Amino acid sequence: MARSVEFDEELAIRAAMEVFWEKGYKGASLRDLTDAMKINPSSLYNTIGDKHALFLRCVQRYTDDRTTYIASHRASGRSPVETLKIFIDDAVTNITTNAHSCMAIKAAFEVAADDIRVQAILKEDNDAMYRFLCSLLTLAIKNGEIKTEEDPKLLTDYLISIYIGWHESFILDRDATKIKRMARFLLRQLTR
Amino acid sequence: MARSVEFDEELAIRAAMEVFWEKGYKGASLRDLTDAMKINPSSLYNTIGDKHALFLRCVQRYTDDRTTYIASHRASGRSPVETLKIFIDDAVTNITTNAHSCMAIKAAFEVAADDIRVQAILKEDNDAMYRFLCSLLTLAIKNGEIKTEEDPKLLTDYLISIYIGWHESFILDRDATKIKRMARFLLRQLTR
DNA sequence: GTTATTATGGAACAATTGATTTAGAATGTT
DNA sequence: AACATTCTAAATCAATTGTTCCATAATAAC
Repeated sequence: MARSVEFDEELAIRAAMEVFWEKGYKGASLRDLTDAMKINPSSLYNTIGDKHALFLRCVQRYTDDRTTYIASHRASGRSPVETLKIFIDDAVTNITTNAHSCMAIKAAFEVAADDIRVQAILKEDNDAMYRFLCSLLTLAIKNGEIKTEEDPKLLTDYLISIYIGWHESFILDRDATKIKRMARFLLRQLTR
Repeated sequence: MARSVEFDEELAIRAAMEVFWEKGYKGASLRDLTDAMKINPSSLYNTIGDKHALFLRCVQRYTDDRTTYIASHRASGRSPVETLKIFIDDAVTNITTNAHSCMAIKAAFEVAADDIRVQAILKEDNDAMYRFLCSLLTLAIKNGEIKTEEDPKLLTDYLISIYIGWHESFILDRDATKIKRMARFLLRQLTR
Protein backbone atom coordinates (compact mmCIF):
# COMPACT_ATOMS: atom_id res chain seq x y z
CA MET A 1 0.00 0.00 0.00
CA ALA A 2 2.97 2.28 0.39
CA ARG A 3 6.63 2.77 -0.18
CA SER A 4 8.94 0.70 2.06
CA VAL A 5 11.97 1.81 4.03
CA GLU A 6 15.12 1.80 1.93
CA PHE A 7 17.95 1.84 4.45
CA ASP A 8 19.04 -0.91 6.79
CA GLU A 9 18.09 0.31 10.23
CA GLU A 10 20.51 -2.03 11.97
CA LEU A 11 23.42 -0.73 9.92
CA ALA A 12 22.34 2.86 10.38
CA ILE A 13 22.17 2.48 14.16
CA ARG A 14 25.62 0.93 14.19
CA ALA A 15 27.00 3.85 12.19
CA ALA A 16 25.36 6.37 14.50
CA MET A 17 26.67 4.47 17.49
CA GLU A 18 30.22 4.91 16.26
CA VAL A 19 29.70 8.65 15.96
CA PHE A 20 28.20 8.97 19.45
CA TRP A 21 30.89 6.71 20.80
CA GLU A 22 33.64 8.91 19.45
CA LYS A 23 32.14 12.35 19.94
CA GLY A 24 29.74 11.92 22.84
CA TYR A 25 26.09 12.92 22.90
CA LYS A 26 26.48 16.66 22.69
CA GLY A 27 29.58 16.47 20.55
CA ALA A 28 27.79 14.57 17.80
CA SER A 29 25.76 16.82 15.53
CA LEU A 30 22.80 15.60 13.55
CA ARG A 31 24.76 16.18 10.38
CA ASP A 32 27.60 14.04 11.69
CA LEU A 33 25.06 11.35 12.44
CA THR A 34 23.01 11.42 9.25
CA ASP A 35 26.20 11.57 7.18
CA ALA A 36 27.53 8.44 8.85
CA MET A 37 24.13 6.73 8.60
CA LYS A 38 23.86 7.78 4.97
CA ILE A 39 20.26 8.83 5.37
CA ASN A 40 18.32 12.07 5.30
CA PRO A 41 17.25 13.84 8.47
CA SER A 42 13.65 13.33 7.37
CA SER A 43 14.18 9.58 7.19
CA LEU A 44 15.69 9.60 10.64
CA TYR A 45 12.76 11.47 12.14
CA ASN A 46 10.34 9.32 10.21
CA THR A 47 11.65 5.98 11.44
CA ILE A 48 13.70 6.37 14.61
CA GLY A 49 12.82 9.76 16.02
CA ASP A 50 14.86 12.70 17.24
CA LYS A 51 18.47 12.83 18.36
CA HIS A 52 17.72 11.65 21.85
CA ALA A 53 15.73 8.64 20.66
CA LEU A 54 18.58 7.76 18.33
CA PHE A 55 21.04 7.99 21.20
CA LEU A 56 18.95 5.66 23.32
CA ARG A 57 18.93 3.13 20.49
CA CYS A 58 22.69 3.44 20.11
CA VAL A 59 23.42 3.01 23.80
CA GLN A 60 21.10 0.02 23.82
CA ARG A 61 22.88 -1.46 20.83
CA TYR A 62 26.22 -0.98 22.55
CA THR A 63 25.07 -2.76 25.68
CA ASP A 64 23.35 -5.47 23.63
CA ASP A 65 26.72 -6.27 22.11
CA ARG A 66 28.14 -6.69 25.58
CA THR A 67 25.24 -8.94 26.55
CA THR A 68 26.02 -11.11 23.53
CA TYR A 69 29.66 -11.18 24.52
CA ILE A 70 28.78 -12.30 28.04
CA ALA A 71 26.45 -14.97 26.73
CA SER A 72 29.18 -16.38 24.50
CA HIS A 73 31.45 -16.64 27.53
CA ARG A 74 28.75 -18.35 29.57
CA ALA A 75 28.37 -20.98 26.87
CA SER A 76 32.06 -21.53 26.29
CA GLY A 77 32.42 -24.43 28.73
CA ARG A 78 35.69 -23.07 30.06
CA SER A 79 36.50 -23.00 33.75
CA PRO A 80 35.58 -19.83 35.65
CA VAL A 81 39.15 -18.67 36.07
CA GLU A 82 40.00 -19.34 32.45
CA THR A 83 36.97 -17.34 31.42
CA LEU A 84 37.99 -14.58 33.77
CA LYS A 85 41.46 -14.61 32.31
CA ILE A 86 40.21 -14.23 28.75
CA PHE A 87 37.75 -11.63 29.93
CA ILE A 88 40.46 -9.51 31.51
CA ASP A 89 42.69 -9.98 28.48
CA ASP A 90 39.90 -8.72 26.24
CA ALA A 91 39.34 -5.77 28.52
CA VAL A 92 43.01 -4.83 28.34
CA THR A 93 42.98 -5.13 24.57
CA ASN A 94 39.87 -2.99 24.30
CA ILE A 95 41.26 -0.32 26.56
CA THR A 96 44.67 -0.12 24.97
CA THR A 97 43.80 -0.47 21.30
CA ASN A 98 40.42 1.17 20.83
CA ALA A 99 40.66 4.71 19.55
CA HIS A 100 37.98 5.90 21.96
CA SER A 101 37.21 4.78 25.46
CA CYS A 102 34.23 2.66 26.55
CA MET A 103 30.98 4.21 25.36
CA ALA A 104 29.00 3.09 28.40
CA ILE A 105 31.38 4.83 30.79
CA LYS A 106 31.51 7.96 28.67
CA ALA A 107 27.73 8.08 28.49
CA ALA A 108 27.44 7.47 32.22
CA PHE A 109 29.53 10.50 33.07
CA GLU A 110 28.24 12.72 30.28
CA VAL A 111 24.50 12.17 30.37
CA ALA A 112 23.30 9.41 32.71
CA ALA A 113 23.21 11.71 35.72
CA ASP A 114 20.57 13.92 34.07
CA ASP A 115 18.83 11.30 31.93
CA ILE A 116 17.00 8.49 33.66
CA ARG A 117 16.41 6.60 30.42
CA VAL A 118 20.11 6.40 29.62
CA GLN A 119 20.75 5.67 33.27
CA ALA A 120 18.33 2.76 33.19
CA ILE A 121 19.97 1.17 30.14
CA LEU A 122 23.45 1.52 31.62
CA LYS A 123 22.34 0.27 35.01
CA GLU A 124 20.87 -2.86 33.49
CA ASP A 125 24.07 -3.39 31.52
CA ASN A 126 26.14 -2.89 34.65
CA ASP A 127 23.96 -5.27 36.62
CA ALA A 128 24.31 -7.93 33.94
CA MET A 129 28.06 -7.57 34.01
CA TYR A 130 27.95 -7.75 37.79
CA ARG A 131 25.90 -10.94 37.77
CA PHE A 132 28.23 -12.52 35.25
CA LEU A 133 31.43 -11.72 37.08
CA CYS A 134 29.92 -12.60 40.42
CA SER A 135 28.82 -16.02 39.20
CA LEU A 136 32.29 -16.63 37.80
CA LEU A 137 33.94 -15.73 41.09
CA THR A 138 31.45 -17.70 43.15
CA LEU A 139 32.05 -20.79 41.05
CA ALA A 140 35.80 -20.33 41.08
CA ILE A 141 35.84 -20.06 44.85
CA LYS A 142 33.59 -23.08 45.23
CA ASN A 143 35.69 -25.33 43.01
CA GLY A 144 38.91 -24.09 44.56
CA GLU A 145 40.33 -22.27 41.57
CA ILE A 146 40.37 -19.15 43.69
CA LYS A 147 41.29 -19.38 47.35
CA THR A 148 39.97 -16.46 49.33
CA GLU A 149 37.71 -15.62 52.20
CA GLU A 150 36.42 -12.50 50.53
CA ASP A 151 32.80 -12.12 49.62
CA PRO A 152 32.53 -12.68 45.84
CA LYS A 153 30.06 -9.77 45.67
CA LEU A 154 32.64 -7.38 46.99
CA LEU A 155 35.29 -8.82 44.73
CA THR A 156 32.93 -8.17 41.84
CA ASP A 157 32.50 -4.56 42.87
CA TYR A 158 36.28 -4.29 42.87
CA LEU A 159 36.59 -5.81 39.42
CA ILE A 160 34.09 -3.40 37.93
CA SER A 161 35.65 -0.41 39.62
CA ILE A 162 39.07 -1.43 38.48
CA TYR A 163 37.87 -1.80 34.92
CA ILE A 164 36.63 1.78 34.94
CA GLY A 165 39.78 2.98 36.62
CA TRP A 166 41.91 1.39 33.92
CA HIS A 167 40.01 3.34 31.31
CA GLU A 168 40.69 6.63 32.99
CA SER A 169 44.29 5.69 33.58
CA PHE A 170 44.76 5.02 29.88
CA ILE A 171 43.14 8.29 28.90
CA LEU A 172 45.50 10.21 31.15
CA ASP A 173 48.70 8.19 30.77
CA ARG A 174 48.33 6.44 27.40
CA ASP A 175 50.52 3.77 28.93
CA ALA A 176 49.52 0.36 27.64
CA THR A 177 52.29 -1.35 29.55
CA LYS A 178 50.94 0.01 32.79
CA ILE A 179 47.48 -1.39 32.09
CA LYS A 180 48.95 -4.76 31.19
CA ARG A 181 51.02 -4.79 34.36
CA MET A 182 47.98 -3.99 36.49
CA ALA A 183 46.04 -6.74 34.75
CA ARG A 184 48.75 -9.30 35.32
CA PHE A 185 48.92 -8.33 38.96
CA LEU A 186 45.18 -8.50 39.38
CA LEU A 187 45.03 -11.99 37.96
CA ARG A 188 47.95 -13.17 40.02
CA GLN A 189 46.32 -11.82 43.13
CA LEU A 190 43.01 -13.50 42.36
CA THR A 191 44.42 -16.93 41.59
CA ARG A 192 47.14 -16.92 44.18
CA MET B 1 47.26 54.89 32.29
CA ALA B 2 44.09 52.98 31.58
CA ARG B 3 40.90 51.63 33.00
CA SER B 4 41.31 48.64 35.34
CA VAL B 5 39.44 45.39 35.35
CA GLU B 6 36.16 45.59 37.25
CA PHE B 7 35.27 41.99 38.00
CA ASP B 8 37.02 39.61 40.36
CA GLU B 9 38.69 37.08 38.10
CA GLU B 10 38.99 34.50 40.86
CA LEU B 11 35.27 34.66 41.57
CA ALA B 12 34.42 34.61 37.89
CA ILE B 13 36.52 31.50 37.29
CA ARG B 14 34.87 29.78 40.22
CA ALA B 15 31.44 30.59 38.83
CA ALA B 16 32.39 29.31 35.40
CA MET B 17 33.86 26.19 36.97
CA GLU B 18 30.51 25.38 38.55
CA VAL B 19 28.81 25.66 35.17
CA PHE B 20 31.36 23.45 33.40
CA TRP B 21 31.26 21.06 36.32
CA GLU B 22 27.51 20.65 36.04
CA LYS B 23 27.04 20.77 32.29
CA GLY B 24 30.34 19.58 30.88
CA TYR B 25 32.45 21.36 28.30
CA LYS B 26 30.13 21.10 25.34
CA GLY B 27 27.01 21.34 27.44
CA ALA B 28 27.98 24.74 28.82
CA SER B 29 27.19 27.57 26.45
CA LEU B 30 28.98 30.87 26.50
CA ARG B 31 25.80 32.52 27.69
CA ASP B 32 25.51 30.06 30.55
CA LEU B 33 29.06 30.91 31.48
CA THR B 34 28.99 34.69 31.16
CA ASP B 35 25.65 34.81 32.99
CA ALA B 36 27.11 32.89 35.92
CA MET B 37 30.30 34.95 35.83
CA LYS B 38 28.25 38.14 35.60
CA ILE B 39 30.47 39.59 32.93
CA ASN B 40 30.14 40.44 29.26
CA PRO B 41 31.49 38.19 26.54
CA SER B 42 33.83 41.00 25.55
CA SER B 43 35.28 41.12 29.05
CA LEU B 44 35.81 37.40 28.95
CA TYR B 45 37.64 37.51 25.66
CA ASN B 46 39.58 40.53 26.77
CA THR B 47 40.93 39.02 29.97
CA ILE B 48 40.77 35.24 29.89
CA GLY B 49 40.31 34.29 26.27
CA ASP B 50 37.93 32.01 24.45
CA LYS B 51 35.79 29.18 25.79
CA HIS B 52 38.58 26.68 25.67
CA ALA B 53 41.01 28.91 27.56
CA LEU B 54 38.32 29.46 30.17
CA PHE B 55 37.81 25.73 30.49
CA LEU B 56 41.50 25.15 31.03
CA ARG B 57 41.49 27.73 33.78
CA CYS B 58 38.47 26.08 35.40
CA VAL B 59 39.93 22.60 35.28
CA GLN B 60 43.13 23.97 36.72
CA ARG B 61 41.24 25.71 39.50
CA TYR B 62 39.42 22.47 40.27
CA THR B 63 42.62 20.51 40.54
CA ASP B 64 44.29 23.31 42.50
CA ASP B 65 41.58 22.92 45.12
CA ARG B 66 42.44 19.26 45.37
CA THR B 67 46.12 20.09 45.71
CA THR B 68 45.27 22.39 48.59
CA TYR B 69 43.18 19.67 50.15
CA ILE B 70 46.05 17.20 49.90
CA ALA B 71 48.47 19.70 51.37
CA SER B 72 46.21 20.26 54.37
CA HIS B 73 46.17 16.53 54.99
CA ARG B 74 49.94 16.29 54.72
CA ALA B 75 50.31 18.97 57.37
CA SER B 76 47.67 17.57 59.71
CA GLY B 77 50.08 15.52 61.81
CA ARG B 78 47.69 12.59 61.92
CA SER B 79 48.81 9.03 61.42
CA PRO B 80 48.73 7.67 57.85
CA VAL B 81 45.78 5.38 58.45
CA GLU B 82 43.80 8.07 60.22
CA THR B 83 44.44 10.40 57.33
CA LEU B 84 43.40 7.67 54.92
CA LYS B 85 40.26 7.12 56.92
CA ILE B 86 39.27 10.78 56.79
CA PHE B 87 40.22 10.89 53.17
CA ILE B 88 37.94 8.00 52.29
CA ASP B 89 35.15 9.45 54.41
CA ASP B 90 35.44 12.73 52.52
CA ALA B 91 35.38 10.88 49.22
CA VAL B 92 32.20 9.08 50.19
CA THR B 93 30.59 12.32 51.29
CA ASN B 94 31.57 14.03 48.05
CA ILE B 95 30.26 11.21 45.91
CA THR B 96 26.98 10.79 47.72
CA THR B 97 26.04 14.39 48.44
CA ASN B 98 27.36 16.45 45.54
CA ALA B 99 24.76 17.18 42.91
CA HIS B 100 27.20 16.44 40.11
CA SER B 101 29.97 13.91 39.90
CA CYS B 102 33.70 14.67 40.05
CA MET B 103 34.65 17.28 37.48
CA ALA B 104 38.07 15.79 36.81
CA ILE B 105 36.62 12.40 35.91
CA LYS B 106 33.89 13.93 33.77
CA ALA B 107 36.44 16.04 31.93
CA ALA B 108 38.73 13.05 31.49
CA PHE B 109 36.07 11.06 29.69
CA GLU B 110 34.52 13.96 27.82
CA VAL B 111 37.51 15.85 26.48
CA ALA B 112 40.89 14.65 27.76
CA ALA B 113 41.19 11.98 25.08
CA ASP B 114 41.14 14.63 22.35
CA ASP B 115 42.72 17.51 24.21
CA ILE B 116 46.29 17.16 25.37
CA ARG B 117 46.20 20.34 27.44
CA VAL B 118 43.27 19.13 29.53
CA GLN B 119 44.91 15.74 29.62
CA ALA B 120 48.12 17.26 30.99
CA ILE B 121 46.33 19.09 33.79
CA LEU B 122 44.37 16.02 34.80
CA LYS B 123 47.40 13.78 34.60
CA GLU B 124 49.36 16.05 36.91
CA ASP B 125 46.42 16.09 39.31
CA ASN B 126 46.18 12.34 39.16
CA ASP B 127 49.90 11.93 39.71
CA ALA B 128 49.77 14.20 42.75
CA MET B 129 46.94 12.18 44.19
CA TYR B 130 48.91 9.03 43.46
CA ARG B 131 52.02 10.32 45.22
CA PHE B 132 49.97 11.37 48.23
CA LEU B 133 48.14 8.08 48.65
CA CYS B 134 51.25 6.07 47.94
CA SER B 135 53.23 7.91 50.60
CA LEU B 136 50.42 7.34 53.09
CA LEU B 137 50.34 3.63 52.35
CA THR B 138 54.10 3.29 52.41
CA LEU B 139 54.29 4.96 55.81
CA ALA B 140 51.39 2.96 57.16
CA ILE B 141 53.02 -0.30 56.12
CA LYS B 142 56.36 0.75 57.55
CA ASN B 143 54.97 1.71 60.94
CA GLY B 144 52.78 -1.39 61.07
CA GLU B 145 49.40 0.31 60.85
CA ILE B 146 48.77 -1.72 57.73
CA LYS B 147 49.96 -5.28 57.55
CA THR B 148 50.31 -6.47 54.00
CA GLU B 149 52.84 -7.82 51.59
CA GLU B 150 51.36 -5.92 48.67
CA ASP B 151 53.30 -3.29 46.84
CA PRO B 152 52.01 0.12 48.02
CA LYS B 153 52.18 1.34 44.41
CA LEU B 154 49.73 -1.27 43.31
CA LEU B 155 47.51 -0.62 46.29
CA THR B 156 47.49 3.01 45.26
CA ASP B 157 46.41 2.12 41.75
CA TYR B 158 43.60 0.15 43.29
CA LEU B 159 42.52 3.01 45.52
CA ILE B 160 42.34 5.44 42.62
CA SER B 161 40.47 3.00 40.42
CA ILE B 162 38.02 2.26 43.17
CA TYR B 163 37.39 5.94 43.71
CA ILE B 164 36.42 6.33 40.07
CA GLY B 165 34.36 3.19 40.16
CA TRP B 166 32.38 4.48 43.13
CA HIS B 167 31.50 7.56 41.15
CA GLU B 168 30.09 5.57 38.28
CA SER B 169 28.29 3.28 40.67
CA PHE B 170 26.56 6.22 42.29
CA ILE B 171 25.55 7.69 38.95
CA LEU B 172 23.92 4.41 37.92
CA ASP B 173 22.52 3.22 41.25
CA ARG B 174 22.10 6.40 43.32
CA ASP B 175 22.65 4.12 46.28
CA ALA B 176 24.53 5.97 49.01
CA THR B 177 24.34 3.00 51.35
CA LYS B 178 26.14 0.86 48.83
CA ILE B 179 29.00 3.34 48.54
CA LYS B 180 29.28 3.56 52.30
CA ARG B 181 29.32 -0.21 52.61
CA MET B 182 32.08 -0.51 50.02
CA ALA B 183 34.06 2.17 51.82
CA ARG B 184 33.72 0.42 55.16
CA PHE B 185 34.82 -2.84 53.61
CA LEU B 186 37.79 -1.22 51.89
CA LEU B 187 39.02 0.28 55.11
CA ARG B 188 38.53 -2.93 57.04
CA GLN B 189 40.47 -4.80 54.43
CA LEU B 190 43.32 -2.32 54.47
CA THR B 191 43.73 -2.17 58.22
CA ARG B 192 43.00 -5.78 58.95
C1' DG C 1 -2.71 0.93 -14.53
C1' DT C 2 -4.68 3.49 -11.11
C1' DT C 3 -4.70 4.95 -6.54
C1' DA C 4 -3.62 5.51 -1.84
C1' DT C 5 0.08 5.69 1.16
C1' DT C 6 4.58 6.34 2.78
C1' DA C 7 9.58 7.20 2.25
C1' DT C 8 13.00 10.23 0.50
C1' DG C 9 15.80 14.38 -0.84
C1' DG C 10 16.67 19.13 -0.59
C1' DA C 11 15.74 23.30 1.14
C1' DA C 12 14.71 25.84 4.81
C1' DC C 13 13.30 26.74 9.57
C1' DA C 14 13.92 29.42 14.01
C1' DA C 15 17.02 29.16 17.66
C1' DT C 16 21.34 28.91 19.54
C1' DT C 17 26.24 28.57 19.08
C1' DG C 18 31.05 30.85 19.91
C1' DA C 19 32.93 35.09 18.83
C1' DT C 20 33.52 40.11 17.34
C1' DT C 21 32.64 44.90 16.59
C1' DT C 22 31.78 49.48 17.90
C1' DA C 23 30.83 53.14 20.84
C1' DG C 24 31.35 54.89 25.18
C1' DA C 25 32.71 54.74 30.11
C1' DA C 26 36.33 54.54 33.43
C1' DT C 27 40.93 54.71 34.82
C1' DG C 28 46.21 56.22 35.72
C1' DT C 29 49.70 59.41 34.18
C1' DT C 30 51.19 63.69 33.07
C1' DA D 1 42.29 69.03 33.46
C1' DA D 2 43.71 66.65 29.44
C1' DC D 3 45.31 62.66 27.54
C1' DA D 4 46.16 57.96 26.28
C1' DT D 5 44.75 53.69 27.33
C1' DT D 6 41.81 49.87 28.21
C1' DC D 7 37.78 47.98 30.02
C1' DT D 8 32.65 47.32 29.54
C1' DA D 9 28.03 47.03 27.38
C1' DA D 10 24.93 46.18 23.68
C1' DA D 11 24.28 44.78 19.39
C1' DT D 12 25.39 41.71 16.10
C1' DC D 13 28.20 38.55 13.45
C1' DA D 14 28.37 34.21 10.51
C1' DA D 15 27.99 29.51 11.40
C1' DT D 16 25.91 25.69 13.26
C1' DT D 17 22.38 23.56 15.97
C1' DG D 18 18.14 20.24 15.97
C1' DT D 19 14.10 19.97 13.41
C1' DT D 20 10.42 20.40 9.88
C1' DC D 21 8.24 21.19 5.47
C1' DC D 22 7.16 20.22 0.83
C1' DA D 23 7.54 18.33 -3.46
C1' DT D 24 8.62 14.08 -5.49
C1' DA D 25 9.73 9.26 -5.88
C1' DA D 26 8.58 4.65 -4.82
C1' DT D 27 5.86 1.10 -3.32
C1' DA D 28 1.67 -2.19 -2.33
C1' DA D 29 -3.18 -3.15 -2.99
C1' DC D 30 -6.85 -3.18 -6.03
